[in-house]
Amino acid sequence: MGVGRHREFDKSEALREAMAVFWLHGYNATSMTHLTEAMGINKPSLYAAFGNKEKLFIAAIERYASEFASPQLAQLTADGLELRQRVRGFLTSVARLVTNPDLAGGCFIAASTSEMNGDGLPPQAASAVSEINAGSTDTLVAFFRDEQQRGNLGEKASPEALADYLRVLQNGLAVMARDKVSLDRLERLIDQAVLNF
Amino acid sequence: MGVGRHREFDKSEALREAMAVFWLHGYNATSMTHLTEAMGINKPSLYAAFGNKEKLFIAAIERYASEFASPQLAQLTADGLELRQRVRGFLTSVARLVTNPDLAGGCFIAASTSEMNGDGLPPQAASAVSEINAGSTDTLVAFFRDEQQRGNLGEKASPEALADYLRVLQNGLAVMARDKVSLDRLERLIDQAVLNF
DNA sequence: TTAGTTGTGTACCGATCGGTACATATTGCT
DNA sequence: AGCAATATGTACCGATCGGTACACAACTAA
Repeated sequence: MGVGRHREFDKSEALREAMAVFWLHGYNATSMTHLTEAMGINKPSLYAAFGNKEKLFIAAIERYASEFASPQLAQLTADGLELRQRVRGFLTSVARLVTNPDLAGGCFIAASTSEMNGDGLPPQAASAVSEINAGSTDTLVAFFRDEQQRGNLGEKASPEALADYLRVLQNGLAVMARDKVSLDRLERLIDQAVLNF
Repeated sequence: MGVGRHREFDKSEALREAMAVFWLHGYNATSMTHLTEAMGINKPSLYAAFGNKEKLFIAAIERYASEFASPQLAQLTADGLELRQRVRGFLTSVARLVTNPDLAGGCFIAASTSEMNGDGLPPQAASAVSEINAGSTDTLVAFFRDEQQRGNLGEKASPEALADYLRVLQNGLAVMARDKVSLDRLERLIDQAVLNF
């Protein structure tokens, strides 16, 4: 504990609430009043703890990435499954996430990427989103390279193209979820998408 | 020509400019000042001609659908090509649209669908977006049913699942374009996606 | 020529935006 | 006890939001 009065709210829980609001409404449609009400704190406390709207957004989306997005990748390396089944597991867990009625709906990162045009996002926020996207793609490229080396993928297959293929499906699923397409339909679509593997 | 002073601007060209602004920035990040400046008119003229922000948005996205989205479907019925090549042509023309540097970037409909969460879009605007999406899916379902009847598709194939599969790719391509993924990469990804047909 | 109708431009409305000044309350350190 | 440091709550800042009142200009019909 440092010197001075102690913070009366839990910074991590407040950030979780902010993440949910940004996830649901996006950057521009989220007001500081929305945020302070959801977080249960006043504006000066918010600014003291998180800087400003843009910095709070960046903290929120990075938290989302580590808490919701990254864990999906674990499905790709599940033991004792064929590559196709592991890819299906990955995409299915994405579909479950974006349609989960207990969460905000869709994918926070995909929605922010859609908002990232013109001056839709302030510069540092846009950079943060781009870096997260690039990191996801890099991880998938490395995964497919590894699978290829293990002989689970033809010599002629392109890890880069396969990574982009999974990314396009991931982003597309997020958009479909915003249009209230059911999990069942997403799963049938995934069955189609996975025939390539 | 009716009674009274004549309109000094071209309503159709003004709508085209409004479409470009909404396409680039989305609904919430677009202000009436943005719009009036791009359209070259004053606010009372805008409100007299288009009603309000929401109605202008609806007119803009319906114009987009008829001018940019619907024509893509023509690729699916091109003469003398195998089904796979026609699907590739459809997806490639989507990729060209969403990466066209002379246009706003991404897909207006996909971006609006992403924004369509919580109160991200006012109710009538959200309904308009949903109807456009449903219409696109219906058209694709009808197309695949027809192809199946012609024997270009296995008996066990599901037109509904295939339609959703194309829709997820279409939406995903739009999001990737907002992240500045190059047309070349999108085309390689499409080569992967099209192996199912 | 005149009356009625419609578009244009200015100037403004209340509400909300992101962000902050300031007084007060609570803490650790001396 | 008293000082320095940090947090909280209220009340406010200028700017911008979507939308409109009003005076005036331009047009058709009679």
